[in-house]
Amino acid sequence: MEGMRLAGFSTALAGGRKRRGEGHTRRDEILQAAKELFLEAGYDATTIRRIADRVGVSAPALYLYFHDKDAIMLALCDQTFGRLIELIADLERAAGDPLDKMCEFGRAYARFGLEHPDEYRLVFMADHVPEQIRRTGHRTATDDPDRPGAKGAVVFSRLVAILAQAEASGHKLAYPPDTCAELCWMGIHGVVAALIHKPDFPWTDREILIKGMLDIVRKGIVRDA
Amino acid sequence: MEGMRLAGFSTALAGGRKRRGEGHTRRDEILQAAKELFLEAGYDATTIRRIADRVGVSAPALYLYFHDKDAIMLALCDQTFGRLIELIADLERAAGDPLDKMCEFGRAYARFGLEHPDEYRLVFMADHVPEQIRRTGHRTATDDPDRPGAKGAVVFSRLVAILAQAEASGHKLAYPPDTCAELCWMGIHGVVAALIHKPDFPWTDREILIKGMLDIVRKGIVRDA
DNA sequence: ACGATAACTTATCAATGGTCAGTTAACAAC
DNA sequence: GTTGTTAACTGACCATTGATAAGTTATCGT
Repeated sequence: MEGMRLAGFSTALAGGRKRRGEGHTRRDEILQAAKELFLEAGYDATTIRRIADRVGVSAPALYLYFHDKDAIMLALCDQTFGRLIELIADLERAAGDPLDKMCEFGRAYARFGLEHPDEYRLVFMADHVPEQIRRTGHRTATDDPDRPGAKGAVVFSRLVAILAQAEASGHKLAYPPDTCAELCWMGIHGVVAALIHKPDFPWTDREILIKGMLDIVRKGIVRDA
Repeated sequence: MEGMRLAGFSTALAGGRKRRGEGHTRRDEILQAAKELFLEAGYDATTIRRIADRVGVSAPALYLYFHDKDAIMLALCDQTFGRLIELIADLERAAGDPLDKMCEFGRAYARFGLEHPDEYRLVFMADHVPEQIRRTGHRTATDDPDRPGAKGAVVFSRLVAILAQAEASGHKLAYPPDTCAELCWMGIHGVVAALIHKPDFPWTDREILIKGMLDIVRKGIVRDA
């Protein structure tokens, strides 16, 4: 009936019903719309209906492509953190002292987190943690780096690798590489989390805090002579 | 005395309408019920209706005593963090090297956070931050330490005081006391937040991480000779 | 032309936080 | 006692949320 589209009007922002086999493009549109809303208005304001409206489709249509709302947000975060992983991969390939690399890692990580506070929040600070993330230990997640929600785990595993490298290259560490990586990550995460959680507090300059934390960690994890 | 009415039933839980001027006891009952539910089932499962049910009162009745759900949770957190403040106050009065006190502080803080993960989450990690907390800078909050949501701020201000004491007592710090306090807090917060956020991850032993972080911070914030 | 089915919609669900217009009961004043 | 005031409380209701059920439409291979 409405197949004629009323004299050429498109029935939706993105051109109406998809052709057979083109469903994945709708999926991408949903992710795009969700991302926009998410960045514009945050998690709470990004409702199923608002996403659907922006895509130009009914709300239940989203459930054809995602199991639930968390799955959408998870896919979004994976997209974002995929970029961080690329960033870090470059960094890892570079030559240089592993402890220097650790600091580079921390700097890149912190800046990335602060540039994507909403996604960072969802993955590393969220109150309402999607089931898939909550149960996913970092280590086990590396089994399948493409599983939704596992990207954060991959990031951490790279840090462990760098610390292992540090020990292998002759640095005397005060703790096992795993523990060093955990302490390093926790430190820099503390900085990022605090800055994101209380953006209006008169913190010391961000760069100073990041550098300060990394200096502290670096000094702290090497064993004294 | 006041409770002795009719057949001597206590006016406490499910005991019917409060007498005039006794509304505050209902308020306490609401907080108690909310706390139980909160610890049993977490934030999301603690709905207005469930709290009301447990108290034995209708849902709108809660709004006689609290402006909204956040206000209930905020009052709960304040209760909990009030105990932490007492703990720290004791510690602060004790004699000893300020940097030792800083470590004591960190240990007490971390243990407390891990013992009250739900409240900690709500105050320091929550995705959905009550307006009152979000706008409350730590420093300004000390103006009125009894304002709802300000207890977390008081805790931090104690740490700043300890670091100031450290500098005053002759320690050469690598950064201003404020910055040192921020780094110390961020470090220990990173540990607590990580352990709470991903409880199933095979982290290094908690005590080792806490001690490790504090050692790192201590070593890191003093200026090298 | 026909049948299978991917793509999509309308109607609806139960639960949520929150508001409103009352109702009931405690108490003081007469 | 009777009455007026008002603190304490309730039932009905609202908009919004994530999610489901069941039906409809359009595309495509045959």
